[in-house]
Amino acid sequence: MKTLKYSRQRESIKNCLMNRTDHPTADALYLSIREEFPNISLGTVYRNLNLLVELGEIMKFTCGDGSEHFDYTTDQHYHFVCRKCGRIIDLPVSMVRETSEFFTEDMPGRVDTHALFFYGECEDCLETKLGS
Amino acid sequence: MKTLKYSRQRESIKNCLMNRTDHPTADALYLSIREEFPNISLGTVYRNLNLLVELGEIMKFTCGDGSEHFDYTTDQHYHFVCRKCGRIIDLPVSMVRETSEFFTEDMPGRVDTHALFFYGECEDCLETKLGS
DNA sequence: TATTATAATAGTAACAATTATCGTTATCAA
DNA sequence: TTGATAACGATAATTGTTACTATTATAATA
Repeated sequence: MKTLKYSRQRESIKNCLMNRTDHPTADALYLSIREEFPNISLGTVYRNLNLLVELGEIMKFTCGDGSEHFDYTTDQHYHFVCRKCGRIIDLPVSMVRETSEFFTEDMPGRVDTHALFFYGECEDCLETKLGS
Repeated sequence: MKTLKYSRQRESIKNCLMNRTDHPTADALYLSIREEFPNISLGTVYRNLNLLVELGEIMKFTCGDGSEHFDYTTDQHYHFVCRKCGRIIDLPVSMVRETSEFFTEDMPGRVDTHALFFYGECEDCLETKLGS
């Protein structure tokens, strides 16, 4: 078995993700962390992010923009994706509880999890349009 | 303006996708079509698939396995994804109607579409496990 | 039917996101 | 402290996808 060893880099990656409300890609996180560790490797960021996902400490998902996004919140929740600015906004966890029973319909198998994405235009983008 | 011109390859791609119940990737489709057009280019498959998406004749989506899947059915519907065999199964369109009103909650913007994926193990995989 | 404009092709190069490799460094238990 | 090995940084390799280019196919027109 392989025992986990501490690393400053992993600690930093975890903290960095925790302090962000957006849902950064590995590359976006890499740019942030380089301020603290100027010569951290992008591979290290990927390696640790995937390790943290395996450990269940963080989550990853794709919303169709061609890259994986990482989320510190592991409680199941849904996402609102703005097609204009690309922002990804967390939706309240309560929505999941309300819907989980709703989908206990006949499924072609055993359902373990589900993911729900709403796509549209966020309030900020809608306001900006009015102002112009 | 650019006017569309007929191409046997596009016709074949469209037909091939129509006759499949799975949700092939560009590469999977490429392998099928090569039986009819042995020297079709993978780029041609991608180009035409994206063109057909723009025309609204087909749809594309990603379910988190790192590649885009294409779907001939453009009516909105949900998908069941088997984490074991990778199969993607269409769920009845009726589910969308049932849920559409349900999700008219307060959202952080205007919602245009939504996508719902169920992840688990399909009936075939569950049965196989019993047999062994 | 021959001509002509241009959409679409095959083949290949380029690209972006991610993973693997490998020699070196850091962690931690004995 | 030493020794085993997890983790690192740097870089190469892989994968999925798009862009480029010379050639071919399509369809409108003369």
